[in-house]
Amino acid sequence: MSNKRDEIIATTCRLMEMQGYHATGLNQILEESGAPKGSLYYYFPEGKEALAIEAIEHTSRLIAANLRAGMAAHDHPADAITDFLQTLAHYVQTSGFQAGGPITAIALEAASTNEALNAACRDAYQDWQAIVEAKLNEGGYTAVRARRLASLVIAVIEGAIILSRTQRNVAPLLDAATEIGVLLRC
Amino acid sequence: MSNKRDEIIATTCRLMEMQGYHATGLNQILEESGAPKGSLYYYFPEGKEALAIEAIEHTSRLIAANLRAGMAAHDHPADAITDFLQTLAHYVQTSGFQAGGPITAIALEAASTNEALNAACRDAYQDWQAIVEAKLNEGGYTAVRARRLASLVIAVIEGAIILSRTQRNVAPLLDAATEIGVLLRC
DNA sequence: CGGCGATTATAACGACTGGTCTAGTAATTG
DNA sequence: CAATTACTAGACCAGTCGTTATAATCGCCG
Repeated sequence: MSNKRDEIIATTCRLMEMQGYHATGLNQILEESGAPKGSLYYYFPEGKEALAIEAIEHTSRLIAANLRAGMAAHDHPADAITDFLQTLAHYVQTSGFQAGGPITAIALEAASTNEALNAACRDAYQDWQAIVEAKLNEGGYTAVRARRLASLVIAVIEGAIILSRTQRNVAPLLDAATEIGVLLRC
Repeated sequence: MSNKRDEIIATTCRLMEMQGYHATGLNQILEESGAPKGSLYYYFPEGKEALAIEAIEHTSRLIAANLRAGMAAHDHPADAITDFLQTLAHYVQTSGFQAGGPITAIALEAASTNEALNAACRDAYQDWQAIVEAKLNEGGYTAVRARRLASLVIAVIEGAIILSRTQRNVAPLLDAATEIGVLLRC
C-alpha cells in the first residue's frame, strides 16, 4: 500500500467530511494532497465514486475503532456514551467546527440518488450502531431496548454534530451528552 | 407574488432537500419547475445562492408552522414531541425516503464554506429550537433544562432523519420517538 | 389601440468538471 | 544491465456549470 494512495484517501475523507461529495472536486483533492493527476486514475481507475467509497470505508473503520475504545473505557454504557460525546465535542471544536460527521453529508446527498454511495454509508452506520448496541446489551438493557437506544445514540451523534457545526458552538454536543446520560440511567 | 417564482422556490426546496446544494443544478430546477431560464434570473438576479437562501427561509417557515401545530396538539411536551416524530416518520416513509431534513444537507455542505447559506441554516435551526423550548418551558421544565432538551430534540430529529433515509427504514424515527418520550417523562 | 412594464426565450460565455491518453521517469527484479 | 512493472505529468476532451445579454412576446391599463 503506497503513501500517495493513502494521502489521496485521507484528503478525500477530510474534504468530503467538510463539504460533502458533490462540492468536492477531484482537482481540489489533487491540489491538497499533492498527488499527481495521473496517479489518481492509476490508483482509482474506476473514478471519483470509487474513491469516495474507499474514503467512506476507511473512515468507517476509524470511527468504529474510536467507538470500540470509547465503549471499553467505562463499565456503564451511560458513562461510555456520555464521555464519547464529550470527546467528540472537543474534537469538533478543535477543528474550528469544520469536522465532525465524516459521512453525514455524503449520506444525505446520496440517500436516494446514488446507490453505491448509499450502500457504503448504510454499512458504516450499521457497523457503528452494532458497537453501541453490544455495549448496551452488556450493560443489562433488554435486547429490544438496546437496539432502540443504539439507533438513538447514533442519531443523536449525527444530529448534534450538525447543530454544533452549523451554530459553531459546542453546546449541542454537550447538551446531548448530558441528556443521553439522563436517559440511560432513567 | 407570481406563481412561477413560487414554483421555482418550491422545486428548489424539494431538490435541495433530496440531494443538497451542490448536487442541485439550476438546469434541473428549471426542468422540473417548468420555468424559463430567463425568468430564473429575472426573479433571482443574485443567482443560485440567493435562490437557495430564499428556499431555506421558505422551508423554515413551513417547518416552524408544523412544529407550532405539533406542539399545540398535546398538553404534555412528551406527547407533543413523540407525536411529531411519528408524524414525521410517516412523511419520510411516504416520500419513499427521499424527503426529510429540508436543510440538513445544505447545512453541512455550507457549515464552513459558505457564510450566507450557513447563516440561513443557523437561523432556521434556532427558530425551530425556540418553538420546542417554549413548549418545554410551558410544560414546567426548568429554563436550563428546557434549553438543553430543545437542542437535543432538534438534534434527534435531524439525526433520525439521516438514519431513516440512509437505511430506507422508518425504525430510527420511531425509535427516537419512543425514547424521547421516555426521557421527557423521566 | 398603444405604451410600458413584466416576463420569456435563447444564444453565448468563461470556468470548471471528471475522465482519457500517452510519453516519460522511477523502482524493482532477474 | 536490461526488461518489466509501477507511477507520474500534463495535454486534451466533451460536457456541464452558473451567468450575462438582448431581443421578443405577453399582459395590463388608460
